[in-house]
Amino acid sequence: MTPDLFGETAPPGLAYLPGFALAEEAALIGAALGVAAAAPLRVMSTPGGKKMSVAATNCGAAGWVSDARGYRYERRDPLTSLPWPAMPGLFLTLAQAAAAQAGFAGFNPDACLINCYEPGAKMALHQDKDEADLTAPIVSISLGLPAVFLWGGANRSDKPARLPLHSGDVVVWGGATRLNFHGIAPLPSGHHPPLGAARLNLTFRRALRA
DNA sequence: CAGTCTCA
DNA sequence: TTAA
Repeated sequence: MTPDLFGETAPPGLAYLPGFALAEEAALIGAALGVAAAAPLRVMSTPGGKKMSVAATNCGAAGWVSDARGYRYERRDPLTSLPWPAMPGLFLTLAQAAAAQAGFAGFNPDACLINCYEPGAKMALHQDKDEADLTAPIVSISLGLPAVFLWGGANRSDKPARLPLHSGDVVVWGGATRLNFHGIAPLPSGHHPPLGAARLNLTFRRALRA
């Protein structure tokens, strides 16, 4: 456990970078909304047929998709059959800088999943394991309303730590904890000036073989 | 294939 | 909140 400047404690195996992206908050939100203008936010279904509580879209060479056929990465948006929008340069720059700061130099993400949470939306504990390259880390940037990040272990039964995430915070994990279970507790209601009553999460991954 | 969900 |  390493204490940080804001008094929060990063759980083992997780790099916690509070405020790392705060200076670029407005530009990141603008870029994310630009992606959503071309590849609309949509509610995906799990393979079991249940709707997720977040709305999602993607940018980059590959995008994460879930439907009755399963979880996978697709090079094109199933909604428009167009390639996903290009990853904004600012996204790539920040994701690489955060990864480097966390000890993962050379991170070259090709996928950015954008999840939009409205109050009540959540993400149950899960593993990110649909990527072809599990040697690359996961970089997650929070924007808008604060949320509680659930940081579990290698087994679903491991009790997760709870870490508050605010707009501009970045978390990074990889290596030995690359497949750790994680999630987001139900989003409390609130209002964030640039974004309104919502939280956006940008998750960067190397989805295709490096 | 699926627990990125829902309910006990 | 935790287990299943």
